[in-house]
Amino acid sequence: MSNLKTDRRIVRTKKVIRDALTDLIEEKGFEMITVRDLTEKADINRGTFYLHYQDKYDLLKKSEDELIEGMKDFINELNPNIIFQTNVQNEPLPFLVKLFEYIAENARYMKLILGPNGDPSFQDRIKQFMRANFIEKIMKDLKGESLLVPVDYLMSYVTAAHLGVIQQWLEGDMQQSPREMALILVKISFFGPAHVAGLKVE
Amino acid sequence: MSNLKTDRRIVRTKKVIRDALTDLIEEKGFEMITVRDLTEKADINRGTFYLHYQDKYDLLKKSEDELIEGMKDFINELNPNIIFQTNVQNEPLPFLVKLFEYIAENARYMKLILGPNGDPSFQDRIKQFMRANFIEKIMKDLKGESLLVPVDYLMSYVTAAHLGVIQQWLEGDMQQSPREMALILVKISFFGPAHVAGLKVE
DNA sequence: TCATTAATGAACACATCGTTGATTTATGAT
DNA sequence: ATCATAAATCAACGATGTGTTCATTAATGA
Repeated sequence: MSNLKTDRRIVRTKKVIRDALTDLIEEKGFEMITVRDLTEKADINRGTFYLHYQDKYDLLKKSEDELIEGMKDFINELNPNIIFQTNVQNEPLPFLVKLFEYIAENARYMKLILGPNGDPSFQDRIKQFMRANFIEKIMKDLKGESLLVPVDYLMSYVTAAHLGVIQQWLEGDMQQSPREMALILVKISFFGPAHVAGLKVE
Repeated sequence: MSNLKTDRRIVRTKKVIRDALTDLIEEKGFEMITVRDLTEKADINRGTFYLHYQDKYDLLKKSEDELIEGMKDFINELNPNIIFQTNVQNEPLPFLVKLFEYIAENARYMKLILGPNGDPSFQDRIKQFMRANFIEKIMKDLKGESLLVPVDYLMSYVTAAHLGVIQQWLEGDMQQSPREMALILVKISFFGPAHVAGLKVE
């Protein structure tokens, strides 16, 4: 045994703990979960849990870290030249399509953690991720002068709006395809909520 | 003693518990708070806590309920004829100004509960409130045909965006006035994020 | 096959919980 | 000012969860 983590027992133990975590969040919400609950559901010794995690918060943090890492990975797989094009009005941005696809792959956990009983700090991380890898790059050429509102508020507006739509999508159990969803977001952001609603005829 | 709650002791006890709650959320976050912490900080007997609340979650719920009630109250004080006008482009909507003012009045608690360590279910209630009392009334005349995207997603987009800007405002310790903030939101929602950013010249 | 390491089982001291019953204190009505 | 009532206190309870320990068993990979 030795170089680079590969003991099957460790992999298995971590997996059953993660699975138990998802089940239990669904059953009673993260706050009400005890380490006892986790190890009973996972059918492992309670001491074994502490071999891998400090406490339940450490477990949550690490599972969230993995989700964020997974998002960073798919960023690198995209062609950096065509990801951020603002003039493709009727074509959803590849970044957004990939984001929805990734969320769909982890739908059960994402729905819980981004839902009303989820973790607001994770929502924050998602917004930061969109800001750093998406919004800021689209607006990279912008100087302050052309902005009608402070840039921080514009960024907060757009990132929160995107997350809100993602949450709504998960809440409704993903009736639309990732592609459709990306298109919806592009439409609203490009034309504006009022215009999309038919309130602004100009 | 008798009809309708007025015993000074009860009022005082509830107040010191609420104050202790705010302090402790700031210190260690809601999850790490114990009933012991609360009663020690409030300098009351632990049994007294259970005379008024079932547990710490009941306490949180009830303090959130009061904030929501306060929001419903200010709705009724507004002139229903001038609250929702979509053609007042450079004039912030009275509803939004009042909302920012109300949040400012409860800034310390709001910042905590709407922040990264806050309560996502309360964020949900705020969004529902905006949706029921603001967004839906503005869009009341709309029929499905003029919409470019599903109405649920448009609503989620706008309410989440508004909340996101509120969070950003609290995070930065409210440098702008309620009036300025309302104007920022109206501008982005009316002209659209892309136009406000200077990306769409048309 | 076998040294290594993960997982188990049992026990520990400690903390918090929610409740109880007896007692003291503050309150509002008369 | 008096006094019945209700709120708050105090001390104790059994129960449950925590995080850690140590000796033992079982699985793993070389």
